[in-house]
Amino acid sequence: MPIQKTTREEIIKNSIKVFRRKGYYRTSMSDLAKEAGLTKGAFYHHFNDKEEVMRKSLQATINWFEKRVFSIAYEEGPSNEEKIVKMGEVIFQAFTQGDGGCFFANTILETAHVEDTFTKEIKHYFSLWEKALQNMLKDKYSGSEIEEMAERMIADIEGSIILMQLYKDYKPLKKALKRSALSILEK
Amino acid sequence: MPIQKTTREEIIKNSIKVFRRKGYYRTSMSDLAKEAGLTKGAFYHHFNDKEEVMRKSLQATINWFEKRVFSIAYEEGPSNEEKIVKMGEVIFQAFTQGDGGCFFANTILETAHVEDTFTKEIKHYFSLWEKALQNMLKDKYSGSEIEEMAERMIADIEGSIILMQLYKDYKPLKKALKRSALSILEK
DNA sequence: GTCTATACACAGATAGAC
DNA sequence: GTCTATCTGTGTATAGAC
Repeated sequence: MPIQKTTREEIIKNSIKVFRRKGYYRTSMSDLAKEAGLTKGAFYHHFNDKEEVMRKSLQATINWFEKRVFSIAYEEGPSNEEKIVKMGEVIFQAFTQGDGGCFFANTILETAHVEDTFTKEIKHYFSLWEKALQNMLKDKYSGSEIEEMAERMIADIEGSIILMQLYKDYKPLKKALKRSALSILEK
Repeated sequence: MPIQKTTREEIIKNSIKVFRRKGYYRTSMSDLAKEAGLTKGAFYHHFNDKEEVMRKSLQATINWFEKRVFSIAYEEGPSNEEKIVKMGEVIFQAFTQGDGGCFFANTILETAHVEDTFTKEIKHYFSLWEKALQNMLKDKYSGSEIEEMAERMIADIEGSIILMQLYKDYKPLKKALKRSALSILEK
């Protein structure tokens, strides 16, 4: 079997960069091919269509978040306070690197009212995030409180990411993460 | 002078509907023409290009928010508590009617990393909103507090609008507006 | 597995008749 | 002011040589 010069994983990694920055509809197959160092013809050898590239890109990003971010909530050893601060730091890195904001928020706003193509993946992402936050809140708060708090944290952070991109300034996100951490630390 | 069958204002009103639902790049000039009941050729008689239609659409929406929403903050008579509740109700109507979420958030996420074409208008919108909120907070809170609170309210509401569109459910927005109202009512 | 060439649809925008 | 017709570019996707 001959050597595979360009792997699907490499292509996806590059595609995520482009999709995050330009969005789904604005990104062309030529853009993705160029970023992968391939021609369009070669690119189509690896994927059937644009939708497939996007879906794999979303799934790969979800996997990354599970491994690198949400897993923090389930670590044994650190206290919940330490874990929520640590997760905040990693989230800050994730949403500021490569300057495209939140891949999932961008995608749902772009596609929700045109087609439901990626809704399932995006819902999955947010439910994982929610559960991770709830897990760190469950010792200090009651059942009805933790749901409201987790949803508020996510909304606050996602809204701040919008403001961050509008003003090209990380401060709004920094402040939102601080608010999230404080709301558990101060009790 | 002959009668103008289709006014620019009518066209803009219809264009806003389409842009909110489909986004800027996904909306074609044919879409806009059809919604206005015109052919593409006739449509171009009224506007030079797509960018101009979008800019006028954003500006018209800002004017609408100034008159119908943000003005509530400066009414004389009602208390700040009453005003923030009233503004919340109007905001709920504004962001749920026509089912496209927040026109400005959608647009900045779509365009911010491709071109800065509409940044000025969108910044203007958010600064008007911020000032309106700050005006209702200034009697109860100190200078440094009101800035943080207003930003948090906006972030929380905008993030909730994302969740609202993801789950096709108004509850997240309803809850965010309740949180905003409570944060001033409870002091 | 990668390339060039190409098919076909639709985008933004313009010209000119009525 | 609106129409039809058209120009030009680019989009997604495929065919077939190497």
